[in-house]
Amino acid sequence: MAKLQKSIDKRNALIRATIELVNNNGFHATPMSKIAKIANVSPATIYLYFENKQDLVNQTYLEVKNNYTDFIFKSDNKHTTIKAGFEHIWRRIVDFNINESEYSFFLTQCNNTPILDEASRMEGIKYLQPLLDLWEQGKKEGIIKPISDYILYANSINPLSILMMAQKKGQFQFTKEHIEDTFITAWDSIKL
Amino acid sequence: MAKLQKSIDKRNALIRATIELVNNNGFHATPMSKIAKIANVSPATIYLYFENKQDLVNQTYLEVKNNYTDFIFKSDNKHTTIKAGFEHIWRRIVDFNINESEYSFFLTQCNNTPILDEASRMEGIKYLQPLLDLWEQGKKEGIIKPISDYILYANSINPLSILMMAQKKGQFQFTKEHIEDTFITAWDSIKL
DNA sequence: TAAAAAAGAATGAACGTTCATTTTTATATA
DNA sequence: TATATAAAAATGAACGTTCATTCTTTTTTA
Repeated sequence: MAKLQKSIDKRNALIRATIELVNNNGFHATPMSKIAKIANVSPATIYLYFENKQDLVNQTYLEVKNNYTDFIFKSDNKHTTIKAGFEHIWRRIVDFNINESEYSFFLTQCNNTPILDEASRMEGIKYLQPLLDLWEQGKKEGIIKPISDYILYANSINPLSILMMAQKKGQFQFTKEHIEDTFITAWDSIKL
Repeated sequence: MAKLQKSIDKRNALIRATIELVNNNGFHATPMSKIAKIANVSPATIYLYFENKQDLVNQTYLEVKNNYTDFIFKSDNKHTTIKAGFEHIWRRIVDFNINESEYSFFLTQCNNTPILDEASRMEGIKYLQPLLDLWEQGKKEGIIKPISDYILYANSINPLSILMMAQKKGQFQFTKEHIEDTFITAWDSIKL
């Protein structure tokens, strides 16, 4: 008997196609037929890999989100100071935004529109736990402002998404110098 | 002969319905039939007021954006210091976000998704000209960091949208105290 | 050679928009 | 003031298209 052995390549192609099309047109303006065409697959084949369109976008989101957290946190992160620890994570996020911009746009879109199942959207900013732990310690040491993590996040991390968005629209160019300016700004905002 | 005198009330009802539905479901998941129903109007009637669905959302955007800039800038703004001037505008933006949250969600969604004609989306952050002028002066006086306006905006103004979003999702509660914390954070990020 | 994988065509629902018709309105006339 | 009427405003139904999903058949694989 032949074993069920669906090609991982095809699944990846479908996920890549989904990201590309949703980034450029949005979820609801992206037909399954187009995703199939870009992935070089018949529309019917999508349903061998995913339950339906919602499942496809949910799984795409989870995969991209995992790539994101892996990239940001799975690197050597033994910091000597709170500031150095923050800077390390912050620069990893910058790298991800720049080198994997397709992924980061997709995440931004998922976070800013009602395209996801609430179940698929992890709650709040908990997925940034290592960063939250660092802030916790920084607050104890009197180095980080003793305020809500959401405010710290909104002021030091989220601006990167906005600037990437402005760059995509051609309004802003994220140069080396701008990155340095943005880091100083981010750190000034959260440090005591 | 009867004069063309279409009811402004109906147009307003359609715009209000559009905002409500697009906020909760997104542009492409909002059918004209539903907009019509909520506005207590026949689907066909929409086409007496707007060319098509795209025109409806474009005009809604322009109207909301005008409300926004009027609200923020059309109040007495004779400041004695750069900081006071910034704080005044910043708090007007907070007020708008809180008191007109339907409007501000709609703007956020328009800015973060490809639902608008590029022609309708005013370029960049130019609509914030009075704020940009204030920053310009602040840079000259050595009070504001001499860096890109986009970075200043992303770090001091945009965080408000994120925090409103988190509040809408029920993750975060924007209390009086949080507003004060956020202002300090915003000012620390842009001041020299 | 038999099951799995893939495909293209078919299906039914939903949508944006238009059409044919009715209702409302404003004015002109008696 | 009451009535007539013609244009404007509004409507519900209909149209043509698009889409997600399923069905039936063919191709691939082990």
